[in-house]
Amino acid sequence: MASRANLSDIAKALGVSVATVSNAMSGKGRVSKELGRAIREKAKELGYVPSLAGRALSTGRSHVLGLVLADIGHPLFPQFAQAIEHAASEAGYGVLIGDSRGDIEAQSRAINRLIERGADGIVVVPRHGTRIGDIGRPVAVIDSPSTPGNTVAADHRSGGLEMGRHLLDLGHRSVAIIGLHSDSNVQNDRIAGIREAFAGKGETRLIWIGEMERSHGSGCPLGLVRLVEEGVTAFAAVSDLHALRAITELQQGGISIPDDVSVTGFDDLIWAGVIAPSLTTMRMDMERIAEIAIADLIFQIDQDGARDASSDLPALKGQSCIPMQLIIRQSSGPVLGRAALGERAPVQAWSASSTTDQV
Amino acid sequence: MASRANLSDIAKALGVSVATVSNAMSGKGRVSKELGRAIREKAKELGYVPSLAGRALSTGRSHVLGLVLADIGHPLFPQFAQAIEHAASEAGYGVLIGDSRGDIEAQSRAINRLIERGADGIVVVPRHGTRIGDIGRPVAVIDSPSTPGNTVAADHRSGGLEMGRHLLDLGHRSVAIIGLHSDSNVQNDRIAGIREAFAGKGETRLIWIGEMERSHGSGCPLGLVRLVEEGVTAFAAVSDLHALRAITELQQGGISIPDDVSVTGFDDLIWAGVIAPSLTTMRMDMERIAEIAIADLIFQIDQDGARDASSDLPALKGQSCIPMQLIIRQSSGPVLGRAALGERAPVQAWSASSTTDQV
DNA sequence: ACATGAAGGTTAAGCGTTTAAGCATTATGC
DNA sequence: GCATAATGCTTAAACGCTTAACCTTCATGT
Repeated sequence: MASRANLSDIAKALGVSVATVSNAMSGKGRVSKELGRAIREKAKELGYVPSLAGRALSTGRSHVLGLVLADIGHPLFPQFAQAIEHAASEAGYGVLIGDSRGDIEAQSRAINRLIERGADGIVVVPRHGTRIGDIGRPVAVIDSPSTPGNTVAADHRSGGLEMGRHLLDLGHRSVAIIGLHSDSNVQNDRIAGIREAFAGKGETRLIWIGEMERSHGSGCPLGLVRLVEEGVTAFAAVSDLHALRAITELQQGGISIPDDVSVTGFDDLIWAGVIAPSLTTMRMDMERIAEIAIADLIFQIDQDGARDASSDLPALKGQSCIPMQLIIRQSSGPVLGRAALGERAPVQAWSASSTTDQV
Repeated sequence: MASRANLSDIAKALGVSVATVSNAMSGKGRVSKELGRAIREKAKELGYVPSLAGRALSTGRSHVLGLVLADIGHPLFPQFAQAIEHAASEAGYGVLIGDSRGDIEAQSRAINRLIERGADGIVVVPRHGTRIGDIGRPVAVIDSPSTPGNTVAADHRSGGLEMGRHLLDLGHRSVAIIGLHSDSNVQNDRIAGIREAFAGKGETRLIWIGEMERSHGSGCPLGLVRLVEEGVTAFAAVSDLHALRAITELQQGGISIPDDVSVTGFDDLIWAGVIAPSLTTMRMDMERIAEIAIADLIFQIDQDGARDASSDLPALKGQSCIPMQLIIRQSSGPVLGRAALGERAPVQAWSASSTTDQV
């Protein structure tokens, strides 16, 4: 198993110097057209693959980015990882993952480990209520526009607003918002948006699952059926995870969705399109978010090197608030009058939705 | 922003040679106790962090592993990633992710990219029906014991067997098994296990969601209510994803779980414990699987280096079939007689389950 | 005809680490 | 008391790449 070919193998084979080969491959120095072509040809022939280690040592750039998520176990992680990996890969970077399950301290440890591993920059989706301090290397934070130091994020507030309007348009005037923790900026933004939509036009109440579980244990019933009896006609969860919980609890309680009540979520998790009823939700544009985060990071990295040359380049922080997309499925519907309730409509016929994902 | 301290900084500060410092840090060469201590002390004082790039260049080992999942978007990915990252991290390795969404060819591309990036070895959770060829570097395959070339996996068949017995014990004699594709070894193993349990003792029928969707579109109803009318008392899905789909479809059809029918899944996805009814499922021991995969990989890597020295070391492939764990929750219950069905039992009271995860 | 400059290379140093080989110095065995 | 070995450290090369600096050669303008 002969080890991989390197620059000097090519140089030797062609009787030129290593530097010339390097120049030819990078297109930086001055190399004649023909020689350049010959070198590249020989490189391909020998199956040359540059050694990242050598390059890293020489340039001080590893071309690896770190990805740290507050909770790698969260169902949204795949979407993040996929989008980030894709964007980074396009830019010639690899993605090292760091797990920060556990407390905030674990998060810093994870970040440090990645830096020690030589990551040129870090993408952080921080744990609720965390602020990322200066870590001596470029960072891109993806959390919420209202988080200080945030780099790029979905426009959760507008998303909430649009979701609220959607429910309003369907005739709902009394909705219960379901959240988990009040220390999450993302959730607070979404909630604020929903409330803004209903301001002066309807009534909202708030359920924090975290609080209920603290007193009644994890996985406890949320008492949604009672809320329906009290007149709530829609449940707007700030995550599909909670929407799912709501849907099953309501269904188990004999309440029909969307005939009796509507339920909406956020994030368009993978199963949102295939449950019954399929879930109306609000989706982030992960591709775009990832793209911007990576672009910003790379910009910072490149600038770091040329710090002396042209300082004060305009920061890339332009469009950092990405619109969300409302995906209307079956779980949200118009408020039916009393009469209609008495004589319930047949189960909504299924029809292939164009927005449904393959699972 | 003084760059990080390196070996020669420490050497200079103490008036010794770089080699000695290196030896002291690695504990390999011959260094006196006192000098060793002094060096380590100085290293800590200067905040020395070894340069992985330098080490990689010198040793030819990057201490980075690649992780390639067939579908990085699958909800099981977080569990995998978390476990692998943890095990790798313990062993001093970083984890580079590779996305192979798309076809089989994309999978090889992803693997190649990781190798070009210098990964010392790759962990692959392959796409259904794929066989990983020789990639010139250590690989650990996590798929199913019945996949050729598999390194380590959960004992899906026994898991299926146990799940089948669980349903049998509850009195079920007619179950419908729900799968996605027939080209997945994992699914086939699980199905085989379930069937084995019912062999001669009950009747099973099989539903392939993939086939139904091919003709009726993604997210189509599975017609489960009709099956209930035909006498099916339990649905055993080979993934929580499909179990969820079944639960919601049945609930929407006015069928009560587990009073009318039982539903079980596989994988214990994050929401399995918090839906209503919470889901009975079968869990893989990801920690152990990851541990073994990583250990095997590192063993291969180390052996690669010392190939001449002591060849024919016994391969590590010992216990490569990890037992699964049945997690009984609310969605599975005894078959109720006709009498009981007429006068339905009250909704099962909720009680904190010890196996329920925090979400 | 001569300074000037561009083009097309080469040389050599350096990135931070590991590791084989070398060289004193001190302990050990007989 | 002498060969031998162990100890403690240094020297130097190597890993593969990049890049500044230098050296020819040849075309150009004046």
